[in-house]
Amino acid sequence: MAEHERASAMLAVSTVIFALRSDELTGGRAQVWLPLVRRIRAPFEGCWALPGGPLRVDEDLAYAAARTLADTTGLAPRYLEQLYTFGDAVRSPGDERVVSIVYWALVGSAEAEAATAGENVGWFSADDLPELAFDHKLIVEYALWRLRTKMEYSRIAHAFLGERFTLAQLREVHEAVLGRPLDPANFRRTIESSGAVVATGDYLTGTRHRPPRLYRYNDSIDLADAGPLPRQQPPFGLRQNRSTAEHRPTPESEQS
Amino acid sequence: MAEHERASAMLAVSTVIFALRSDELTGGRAQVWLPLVRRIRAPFEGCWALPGGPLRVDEDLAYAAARTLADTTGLAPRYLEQLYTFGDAVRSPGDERVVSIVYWALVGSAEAEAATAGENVGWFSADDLPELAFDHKLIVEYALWRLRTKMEYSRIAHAFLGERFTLAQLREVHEAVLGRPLDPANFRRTIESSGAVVATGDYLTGTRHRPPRLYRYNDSIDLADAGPLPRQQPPFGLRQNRSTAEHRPTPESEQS
DNA sequence: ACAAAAGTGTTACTAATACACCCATGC
DNA sequence: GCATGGGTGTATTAGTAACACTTTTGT
Repeated sequence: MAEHERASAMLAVSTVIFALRSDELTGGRAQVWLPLVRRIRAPFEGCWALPGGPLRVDEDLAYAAARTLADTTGLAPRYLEQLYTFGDAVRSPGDERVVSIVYWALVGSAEAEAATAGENVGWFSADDLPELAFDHKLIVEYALWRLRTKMEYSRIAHAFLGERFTLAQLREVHEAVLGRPLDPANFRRTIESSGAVVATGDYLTGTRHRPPRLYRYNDSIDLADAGPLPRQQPPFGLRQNRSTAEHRPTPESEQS
Repeated sequence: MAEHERASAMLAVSTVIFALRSDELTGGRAQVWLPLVRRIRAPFEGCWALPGGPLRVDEDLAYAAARTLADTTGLAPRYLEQLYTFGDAVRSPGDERVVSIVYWALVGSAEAEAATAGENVGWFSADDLPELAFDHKLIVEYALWRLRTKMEYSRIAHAFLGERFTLAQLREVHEAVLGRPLDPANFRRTIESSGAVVATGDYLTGTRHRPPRLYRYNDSIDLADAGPLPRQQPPFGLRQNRSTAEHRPTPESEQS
């Protein structure tokens, strides 16, 4: 519209990155974790904050979010969706005005556990966050709400898993995100009747009980309904996953 | 973060404004209508487009959306919510990059029908839109999807109505938005059991049938859940409604 | 009395839940 | 055999949809 009108605010893109961890720390139970970066400049110097940075010219918003994610974790997102744009005039006290377009992303558990926790990057449990800079605490809570809400009516859980998985693993993802146990029998029926997964015919052996079926996702069904918005595939182009292993490197083995 | 880094894109705020109309044109049936403005500059000169404009410094995003709404219709929003931020690098062919933060809003039917349709402003049925500039067609469809989706699990319908209303009027709103008839009996039960409305004890007379109860909304229940985001009241400060009458000025009258 | 919409009652169907119970493997 | 989780069956419940029916006004 205008020829060279001065911009009214700085434009930044931040990303809330979710992964699942089942460390010894978490007592074997899977939990939602997320990476934060330590600020090395004022304001909020030394505080933890969401990964992000200024939007570059000629860079799509989703691409900027994925780049941020890659810089922080060395990973590519399995799922990426815009969350909200925060742009109140007085977000940062006394500082230049910044409008933040925030995305949220899911990364695979296998990759996440092998991911580098580079300099000034720390992983935290979503239930036990440190003090966060700016309004990032609110943003993370909103992202968590969206994750939990969307998990109930959508099919984003598989973003945490490998190509093949058991229903118990899928259920574990749901339980970790929702924070409550689910009935295995009803969960099975719900998932199977939704058509979201198909049995591969193979079984996972090496457990000390009956071998569970291995499933894979039904590609013909969309991950999540974003309404009439064009399906934005996460921009995988910029960096490939470090670990190409699609599922946990455990002593477990597969056979038909 | 940066001292005086050049901004990477222009920042604009647009608003999709919804109102309900039951003209002679629509055959007595209420329909969703929205105002558009005709572009007077290239690109897309002469085309219809969403109301909007550049974000001003020291102006909150929601305030900018409400200001846009007031400039276009002379009204204040009854409901206002952020929709999405469109910022692909190549939205406008050959032009300067523009990142659009889009809001969607509801205005009361009574006010909307009395609203000024100022110069270069036109109202259109949501089901019969003209050619739109940029990617605004997609944006409107997304906003419509959100309106319809949210109507089913939230309580935004009353934004179209006055302070007091009959259940038939409320049902008419739902039917207009969803585009399909609803069973009056079941609708009544659903709404009443949700606790969203309370009977005033008064009845609407002047109809040629049994006088229906007048209800009002239960203020103790939130309009719509916007997640853990702080409830953003629509910024009413900038301009007041023209018509202070809260419901349609028809020959109908109220009495207890 | 009749039309028309308000409002009530009833039934059928579907989806969610709780939980009992059998199955197949490792030890 | 026994423990363990995989997997199946089933009864109960809650919510939704369809529709018959009664009520109260204006004409």
